[in-house]
Amino acid sequence: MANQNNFSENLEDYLEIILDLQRTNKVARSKDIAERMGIQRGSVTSMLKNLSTKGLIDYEPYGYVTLTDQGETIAEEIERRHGIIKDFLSRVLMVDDEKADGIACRMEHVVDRQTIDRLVNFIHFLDTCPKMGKDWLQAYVTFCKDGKPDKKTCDTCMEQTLSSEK
Amino acid sequence: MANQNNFSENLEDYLEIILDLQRTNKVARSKDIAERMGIQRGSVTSMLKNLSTKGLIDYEPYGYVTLTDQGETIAEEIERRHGIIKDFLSRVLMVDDEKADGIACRMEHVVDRQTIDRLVNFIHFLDTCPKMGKDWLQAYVTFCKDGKPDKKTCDTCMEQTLSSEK
DNA sequence: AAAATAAGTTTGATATACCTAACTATCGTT
DNA sequence: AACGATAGTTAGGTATATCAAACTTATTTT
Repeated sequence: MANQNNFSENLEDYLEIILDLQRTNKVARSKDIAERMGIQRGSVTSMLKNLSTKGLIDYEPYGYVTLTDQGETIAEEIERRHGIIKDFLSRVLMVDDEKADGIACRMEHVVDRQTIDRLVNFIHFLDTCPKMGKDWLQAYVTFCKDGKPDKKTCDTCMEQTLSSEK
Repeated sequence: MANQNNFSENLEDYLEIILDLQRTNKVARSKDIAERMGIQRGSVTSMLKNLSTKGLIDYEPYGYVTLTDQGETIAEEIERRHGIIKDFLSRVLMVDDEKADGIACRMEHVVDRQTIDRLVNFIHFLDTCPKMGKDWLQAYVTFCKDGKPDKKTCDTCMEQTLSSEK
């Protein structure tokens, strides 16, 4: 409904990058977009025309590039998804930062609004609900040494926890 | 290391579908692959040649299709990722089954072995660690009525939990 | 302001993954 | 064994997203 998107992952990536460049440099330049996308300058030009035709950016040949309102809305949505997924991957699953960023960069195109909102709630729940214990993360770290369940530590922990519960 | 994959998401989808057809029908037929992929029969033929060239399937024109060992290994890995992601989406984030399946179908190509293993550990932790409380899922359901945090219920729950903790 | 450099564009080509429609092989009936 | 239906293939075409290299415009530097 809100974001009846239907644009390719690729277009979404462009929008996300343009949003970021616009923020840091006021305006997005073709050369920087090419660099961020890891492609040639020539390829950017055609994509800018494409984005412009779709009403997602304002673009004149040899001019600067800025997002239209519609483009900005989409870019911000994608950016939001990116941040949330990256947070989950790095803070909850403890995937290292660079990898988390790379995976988030691809997952952000795959999840919809509802799913991402549920992920937000879930993370919020983990962070705040006292039933989980404030130290759920620590408990999980104990549970998963180096990413693999550390059976010995875990068994001891379970015993302690269970016996202290009466 | 193990799965230095480098095949496109598309190829991975074909392999996954062929694996499933092979299981249910002993052998995969072009027509069924087309149906599952939602594409025309003609498109399947070229892809079968492609997969065959890459050594992922055994294929003779007009013959049946079976996965090679390498193809099977990849297909099984993808299938595993699919199941795990779907489980997380539907059971933890409570995304409805059909949607969870669709998202998993795309996410499965995006995560690597390490990340999926960590997700497995995390889900396992949620399911088994007594520190979380056996009813963490119930707590979460209370927390998120209809996917949105139900502040009132949640506050009550927090009070109770906190006061019963001493 | 002219020359040099940098940025942006154009053109023609490639790869992937599709399509449609015509054609061919195979299978199941009778 | 012949016929019709079903399955599979081929050929030519489309869309997307990329490339390299030649070219044009804009910006610096002197």
